[in-house]
Amino acid sequence: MNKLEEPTLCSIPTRLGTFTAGFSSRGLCQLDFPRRNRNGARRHTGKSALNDKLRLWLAETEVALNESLSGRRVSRFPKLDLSQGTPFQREVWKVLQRISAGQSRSYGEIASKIGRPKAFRAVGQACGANPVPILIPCHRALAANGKLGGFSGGLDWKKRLLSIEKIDYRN
DNA sequence: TAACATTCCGCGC
DNA sequence: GCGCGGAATGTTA
Repeated sequence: MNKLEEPTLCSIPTRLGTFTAGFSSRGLCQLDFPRRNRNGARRHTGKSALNDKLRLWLAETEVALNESLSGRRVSRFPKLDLSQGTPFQREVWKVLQRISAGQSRSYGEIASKIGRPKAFRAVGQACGANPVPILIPCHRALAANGKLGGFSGGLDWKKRLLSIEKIDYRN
């Protein structure tokens, strides 16, 4: 895999806690859920220290994240940098982005949509590798029987995101 | 090569 | 119907 460009990390406060967004020179490349444990040797950059490009992306990310966390359709996405993903993963993420708020798909349906109906298991892996959760709505991917499947940010977050959008699932 | 955020089928309750 | 166990399966590091 390629050498990583160190992202610029920014805090984004929301009604569900403070998220951390990471920006490369190409766009938003990372979004982290609020952590109980403080910084952890991370550097956080204030708005004033950012160049125009990053300031715009940060503002767009803030708006998009808050829209999504309120169950609304995202009106405008920031530029995303998904260059770290494999071609397969990017295909999966593209399909995920087409699932609108309040809807869900099974891992198998997503696999079929990219022309690899038997790769349903790899789709799960790709969802777990999604660097920009919520904006790329990996929480809208459920198991075929209506159960939750997994979530890299923790199943509690998945349940919370699903209930915000009134998406049904089975325990 | 060994994980996996799966799915499907067959069984027993 | 539900919960198991087991097999098949594609992608990744």
